[in-house]
Amino acid sequence: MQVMPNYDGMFGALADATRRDIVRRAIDAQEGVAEMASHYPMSFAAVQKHVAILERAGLVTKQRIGRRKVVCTNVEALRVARRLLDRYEELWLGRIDRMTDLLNETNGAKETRK
Amino acid sequence: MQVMPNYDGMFGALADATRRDIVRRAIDAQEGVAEMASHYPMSFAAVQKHVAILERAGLVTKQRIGRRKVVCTNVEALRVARRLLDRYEELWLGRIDRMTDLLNETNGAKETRK
DNA sequence: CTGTAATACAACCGTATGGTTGTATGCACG
DNA sequence: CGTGCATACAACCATACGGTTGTATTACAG
Repeated sequence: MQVMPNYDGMFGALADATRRDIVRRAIDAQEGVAEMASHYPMSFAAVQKHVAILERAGLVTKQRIGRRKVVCTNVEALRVARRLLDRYEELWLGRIDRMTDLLNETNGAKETRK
Repeated sequence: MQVMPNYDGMFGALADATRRDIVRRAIDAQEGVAEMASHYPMSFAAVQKHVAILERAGLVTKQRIGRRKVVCTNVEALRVARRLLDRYEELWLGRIDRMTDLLNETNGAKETRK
């Protein structure tokens, strides 16, 4: 059985501009928490909390390098979130199909194939 | 100039299981707020507030039908959110490319094409 | 035009969130 | 092995969130 992703945590973590920016930065920058913090108009501790929230949500990981801890975004987690939205869009497409089917039926449908 | 989507609102709205379920249901069900509410173990007013949050985020719209107001999810808004995650994944792919480029360079690269 | 079903809104409560400052830990470097 | 940088954590504050109940608005049905 598959484990349910923590969607609440993921989307909640993404619901803040600073955290989205951290995710974006951590995709390719190799920055420690302090370097990250220097980009934002708030205290070091505040940024640290944001990183912690992203970490709990599984969107980033921290990796010790020297005396720093480098923040790395976890692309797989991003994909998990994206796939949920994909599924909603698929449901939407399915809805269209069902509407079409209904039209065909009430239309004296020849065939309902595919 | 293009308008910045309200990502805070969108992801915040998606950060709750009840609201995600409302979004899912409203994709193809034609339910009023009261019918929606009947699916969840909470008061009508609570569900109404969830719908309002989704509405403010642009993820659903309400449409009067008779004396009810039917909840409809706005797939375009879902796509907007999904595309942001897509862009993050693209950045990630770009990162891979840049790493490869770097390898090629330090490798005595013949050419760095495409 | 009145009654009532469906929706909206306001006030309230407990808890979580986003920020602050201050203090404690961990680890590299001299 | 001690000094100091980078990180972590605790306490605190204001405000937002998720839920409740109660009251007001709306508009179809009779």
